[in-house]
Amino acid sequence: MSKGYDHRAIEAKWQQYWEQHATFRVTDDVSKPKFYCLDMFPYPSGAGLHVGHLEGYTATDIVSRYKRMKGFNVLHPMGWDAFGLPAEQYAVKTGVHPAKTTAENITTFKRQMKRVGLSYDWERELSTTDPGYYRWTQWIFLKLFERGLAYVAEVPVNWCPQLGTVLANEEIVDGKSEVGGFDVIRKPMRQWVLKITAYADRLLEDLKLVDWPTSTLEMQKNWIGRSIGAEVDFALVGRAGAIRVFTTRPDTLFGATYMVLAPEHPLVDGITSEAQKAAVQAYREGTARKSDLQRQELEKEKTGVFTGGYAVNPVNQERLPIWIADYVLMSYGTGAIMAVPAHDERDWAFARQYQLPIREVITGGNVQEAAFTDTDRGTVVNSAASDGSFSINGLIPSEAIPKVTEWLAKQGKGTRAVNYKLRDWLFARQRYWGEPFPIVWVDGEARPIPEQQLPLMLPETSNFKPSGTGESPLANLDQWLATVDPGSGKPARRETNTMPQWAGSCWYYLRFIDSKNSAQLVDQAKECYWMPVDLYIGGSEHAVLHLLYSRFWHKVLFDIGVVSTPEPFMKLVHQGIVLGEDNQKMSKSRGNVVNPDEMIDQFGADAVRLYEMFMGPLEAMKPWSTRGVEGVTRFLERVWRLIVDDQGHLSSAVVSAGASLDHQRLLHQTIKKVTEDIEALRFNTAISQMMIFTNEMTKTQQRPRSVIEPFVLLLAPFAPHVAEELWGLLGQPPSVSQQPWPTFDPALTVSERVTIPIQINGKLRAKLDVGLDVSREEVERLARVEAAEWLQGKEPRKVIYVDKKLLNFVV
RNA sequence: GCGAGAGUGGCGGAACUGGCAGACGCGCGAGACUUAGGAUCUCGUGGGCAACCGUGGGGGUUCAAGUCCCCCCUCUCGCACCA
Repeated sequence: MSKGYDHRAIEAKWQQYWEQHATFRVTDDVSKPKFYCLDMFPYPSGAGLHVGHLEGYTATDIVSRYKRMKGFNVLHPMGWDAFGLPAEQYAVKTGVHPAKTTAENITTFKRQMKRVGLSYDWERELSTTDPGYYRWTQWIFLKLFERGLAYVAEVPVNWCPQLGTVLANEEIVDGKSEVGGFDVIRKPMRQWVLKITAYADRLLEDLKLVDWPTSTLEMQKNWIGRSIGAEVDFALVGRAGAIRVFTTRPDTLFGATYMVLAPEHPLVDGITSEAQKAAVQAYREGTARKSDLQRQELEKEKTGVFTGGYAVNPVNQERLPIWIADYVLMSYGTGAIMAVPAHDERDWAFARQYQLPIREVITGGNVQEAAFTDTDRGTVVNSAASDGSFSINGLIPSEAIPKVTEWLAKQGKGTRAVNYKLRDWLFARQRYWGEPFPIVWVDGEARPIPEQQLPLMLPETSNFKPSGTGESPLANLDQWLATVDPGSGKPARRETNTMPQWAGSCWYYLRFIDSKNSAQLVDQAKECYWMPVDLYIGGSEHAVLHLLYSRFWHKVLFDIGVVSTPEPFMKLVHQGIVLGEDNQKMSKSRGNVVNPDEMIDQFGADAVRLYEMFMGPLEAMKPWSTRGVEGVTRFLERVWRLIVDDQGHLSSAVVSAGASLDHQRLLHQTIKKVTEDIEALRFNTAISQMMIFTNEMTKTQQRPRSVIEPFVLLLAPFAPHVAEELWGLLGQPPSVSQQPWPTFDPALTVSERVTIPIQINGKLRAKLDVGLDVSREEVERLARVEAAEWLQGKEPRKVIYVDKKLLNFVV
């Protein structure tokens, strides 16, 4: 047997050609419209590229190649998010420097990407670990510091004893470290924090500007978690001061029957009565000992202790007992709540547990059975001051809320308030393999290193073990640590923390625009031309982390005039996860991991690319099928035989004669379908149309060039190597990648005959094959004949005719 | 629990604004060419002997529902005491 074509030879040949001719190098040619097509750059892990990476990369590659053929100037770059924990952990284990591991892994990734035929402009390649790159990461940090957006705070952090480092909330999954699955406890520490909360509103509002998946938009909205309500002061009984609470339901203020402080709340000591002191103390200690995981495990069973103190409800002067309970979090709102058990599920459960009163103030439910929390129905009751000076009775909640808030403001007892779930971003890591902070410490104060002295190089060492005290391995390097304050000349000590991995990935899309600029982060004119990113494809695991942090930095850069767009990424798509053949997540332990190198060896890069796209919708999770790869391989071989004979020459079936109308229609329908499908990223259906075309043309021995050549152009973005080879065999000069994209004639995309289904009462009974110019009367006449058996001579009650689509008799 | 998305042949999946359900591919079956084929080509392939029945289940709107409305079930992802 013979394979249709030798993918090894052809792919190697054309990859070499593209490299030698710099086919995909891009310049800042402002005469052309631009298209910035970006992949989420990978962390170069030791495992190499997997088939999941390839799905996203192939998609952007197809779009890039298509857009080039459409006449766009396409920026399609690739780089490496190369700082990070795995290389460092490997170094701790083996002593191999992370820089070495990283460089080797990058070599593997790059080799694999080239094998796939991805059309990157490799001259713009960058790595976040390159001092010429992280110089600007440090520069951005200085700008954040200057603007008060980077500060040091004593904050309870997630400390992982096994990793010897602090973790961000996002690096913790189910109370364990995302890397390694180790226990995580809370511990107060001095930390660098970025004030992302200052941008909470803009980060929320500007989501309206982008074309992103709804799930990702929702996740970001929830993460930011804006809620509007009121802050209300409850005066303490028997001493000065007040408890300030945040509530989204000021309409239920008359229903408050007790108050709760977070166990860590600073007022707890002051209000606790002598009699309750021991109980309160015990409870607080118990809470402090619990890790986050334990707090989660103990779920739903509400616990708490009465403090012995009381506060006064400002609307009705009622004395409310003050409790502490760990269901109130110090980290949200004011760390204190007014409890309205009738209209809040948690308060209801707590009140039941401790026999506290439940008072209905909104009708509509049975508050003895369950909390009634609806806000879109019900009427306010039992809500008037005893002296009659103020009442919201009879209102609906949406009217009562502003009325109460207004009244509180007038009394000086409260104010409208907005709260966010979003916390400031814990930005420091106690690790070696990251960007050093451009900061020195003098007399306990942080001083920035002048911009001109950047980059602050990561010092060499062979000891990558964390110090274990909470400081990074950099704390062991005495020579590097001791320095002088560039301002005053006083002795100074360097900051020993490094930045988290997110830092480098926050702004890399800007550097691709001008990757070698040593004077600026990015040239302004170039930035204006290329930004924003038009299409960004990557995994949904970054839906809130990378994609929120990037947007934050981008907005800061916007404010200081470095970038010209409010948002970095206009259209975002997440490729779905590729499962193993057994429909399970790919994993080494399951032994179902598909290695792209093996697939390419066996079937070729074009077949693998094509299969990745043919599997199903880009965003969907779907299983790998090596049989499926064989299927698309057969398709490619059919395409090959369409054009090439057994001797490897242009087939005699390819003729110069004009194409029949049917063949022209087939071609134009295919151009239309493939074009529209690429634009909408529906690659699977684009490929199926090319299969239809191929199946049809295989049947004929007269394959006109005027039909075959445009088809090869359509195939080129998907299977570029074989398309280049076929283009050459057709006698055309290279490169197929630089040909204009075929256009279609709308008149030729419709066929001249159409099949009209005939229905009786909506059931298909017959079909009519008619010309396009057929009249309704004619269709109806023919249909009556066709469907006579079903009509039984009776006159239909009604006849529905949809022009050239369908005819339905209602009898 | 809350938020988002999704349930279609043996399998992956098609079906634009309601208008022939199952395109295309895999698998399977039959045939052709063959010493042979796990190559290639052709044909067939939702279920049922049939009338008919079929897009997770149950209602509804409509001449017509995979598509729209209501109720329910299952799965995936995210959040998880956020006041």
